[in-house]
Amino acid sequence: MSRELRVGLHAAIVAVTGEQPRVLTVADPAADLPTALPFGPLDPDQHRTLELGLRAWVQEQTGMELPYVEQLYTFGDRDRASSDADGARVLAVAYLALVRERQLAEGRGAWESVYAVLPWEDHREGEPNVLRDHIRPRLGVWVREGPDTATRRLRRGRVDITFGSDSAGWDSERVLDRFELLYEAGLVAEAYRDRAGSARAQPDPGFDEPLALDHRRILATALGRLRGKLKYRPLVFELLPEAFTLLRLQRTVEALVGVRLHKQNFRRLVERGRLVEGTGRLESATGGRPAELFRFRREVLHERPAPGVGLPGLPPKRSRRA
Amino acid sequence: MSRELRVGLHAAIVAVTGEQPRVLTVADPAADLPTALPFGPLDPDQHRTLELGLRAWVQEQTGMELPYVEQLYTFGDRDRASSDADGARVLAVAYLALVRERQLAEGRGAWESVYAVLPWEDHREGEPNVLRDHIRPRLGVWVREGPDTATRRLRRGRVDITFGSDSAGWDSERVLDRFELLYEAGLVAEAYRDRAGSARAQPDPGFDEPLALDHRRILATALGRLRGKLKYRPLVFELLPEAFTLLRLQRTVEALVGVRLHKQNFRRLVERGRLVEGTGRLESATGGRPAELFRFRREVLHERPAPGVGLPGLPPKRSRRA
DNA sequence: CTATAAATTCTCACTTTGAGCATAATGAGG
DNA sequence: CCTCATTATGCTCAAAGTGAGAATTTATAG
Repeated sequence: MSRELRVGLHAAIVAVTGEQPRVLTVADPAADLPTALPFGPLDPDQHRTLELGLRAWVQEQTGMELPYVEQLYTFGDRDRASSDADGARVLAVAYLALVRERQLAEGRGAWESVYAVLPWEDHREGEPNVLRDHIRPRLGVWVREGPDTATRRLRRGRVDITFGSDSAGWDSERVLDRFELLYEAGLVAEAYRDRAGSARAQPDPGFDEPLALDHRRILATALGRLRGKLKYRPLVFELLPEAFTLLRLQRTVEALVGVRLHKQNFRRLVERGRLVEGTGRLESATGGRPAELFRFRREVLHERPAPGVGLPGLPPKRSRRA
Repeated sequence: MSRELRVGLHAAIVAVTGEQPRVLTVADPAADLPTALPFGPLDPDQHRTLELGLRAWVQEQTGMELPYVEQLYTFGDRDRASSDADGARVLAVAYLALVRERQLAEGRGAWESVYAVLPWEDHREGEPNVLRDHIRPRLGVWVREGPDTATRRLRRGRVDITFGSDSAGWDSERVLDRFELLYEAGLVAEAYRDRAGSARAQPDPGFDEPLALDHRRILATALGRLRGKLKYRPLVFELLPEAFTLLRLQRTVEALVGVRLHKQNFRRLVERGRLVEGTGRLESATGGRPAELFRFRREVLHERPAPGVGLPGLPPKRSRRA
């Protein structure tokens, strides 16, 4: 009587290599698109839990074990890449996984730069060009295109708050909001795919390299969650080797958050939070004075409820003065 | 060939009345248990999005509109109330909804006190008796029952971090961690239900009033998420009338967070954050000097990225001194 | 021996917290 | 009318935390 229902398990597996955040991609096992996140259907008989199902698919497709896994969100909009060719309704349960860079896949899967997929998110060298030259102007057009004054005002407000403006700065955590806004404004390839019926064959937005299915949305969700959680949970250490210099730690955080941080203050926060402890060893420096190697103090997990790294140099978040 | 797969949509609808957080319950439409959260199966044909499906079920079962809805988590453990009597595999997508107290249901549904269901979570009058007299002692037993030293040490650490100890204070956000720990330690009725095969008919833990299915777990997830999000998003105002006194605002936050706050500092935070603005009007006082009525400044949503209420009086979270 | 590159230490002014005292405005009881 | 209990609202102060950046140290490359 009713349409079939299926559930897909999707993994955004993130690592940081060479000061770049990366996500593991595979050749889409189902369709013919080149890049997709690892995923597969939940098997109601075999998979005892959703997470185990996910691990099984990732293992099969990439041979990788996942030390850290966290559920992100369940997507199920019917008109948003959530129904199969054969008409079944398909939900997507999305997960975030963190792995160390050395655990590379050997042939199955590839590390794709996160900022190649979401290029407007990397503000380490200032506002990226795509944002200034393409996205902001087109968002301006979208705002002015609003049918009436109220809509235009609303759109202006949304753009300002999600992409930042003079009054409101860039909020690194609003990754998903930004992607959804770009989707609505039709600045992202997925929008045209989903609107296939009506406005077919729109010009490619240009700054845009989507993944299969709704995987770019999943990646945006993952990056936003990760950026937020870094501030109050010691997640970075899942991405670093046993021993690391403080600069390496900082660069890794910066790569994820997409923003530069104040070096001395970052160090102060990390040390005062007792998140790390020095090993005696030194790193044979890249240039300059050798740096001490530190290790994560796992004990901190048992000492304080919410040990995080903290992001000192971030643009001022709260407006001063009333 | 394979087991049928279904998806349920479940709603933890929260309000605050009389300084008590409440959750909307209905007579379980499926089984015969008296209290359950509103829920129903996703209809792959009718429900265009998951959230719309949820709203449809809530509307049907309680007649209620939901101004604020947010997805919480998707549960799918096979052995955890996630398979039907007829052997189908059933996932549960859980949502949190916030409503104003005046929107009461008229016959369908009832407001159940959140702390009647999770009695160890209310610390407004100090540590609750259930916790001191029943739970802590039994957790101590559970720790000592560990088969080897390593396990015992691990268990001790988990208890300390989730329920607080001398070194680590009470972290109001760890609601789900606490429930899961109680489940594992067998201090909660759900544990016996799920272990039905082996350790049947265990003595009722006593301090314990479960809901249907895994709904207490969903409520724990909801409360934890709500407590966390209050700190950086102005969610409280979804629960308050248009105009309110600052004390009312504070009591509402306290009811949710389960902890008392410092009055003057709370006021300072709220005002400096420009979250509210005074209306000229005064409240005909309950006793004492009349209080000014305030309203939520919705504009703040367009001014700052992360406007929250902040919780001044909370127990010290971070350990000082290295 | 000198210049350069990082790593590490320290300062300093300013904000933000945590706590609590002081003052103001009402209604109730003498 | 005066006093008290009660709640609202203001204000102060010291302790901690933050944002910026100068100063010092220890390597490596000529």
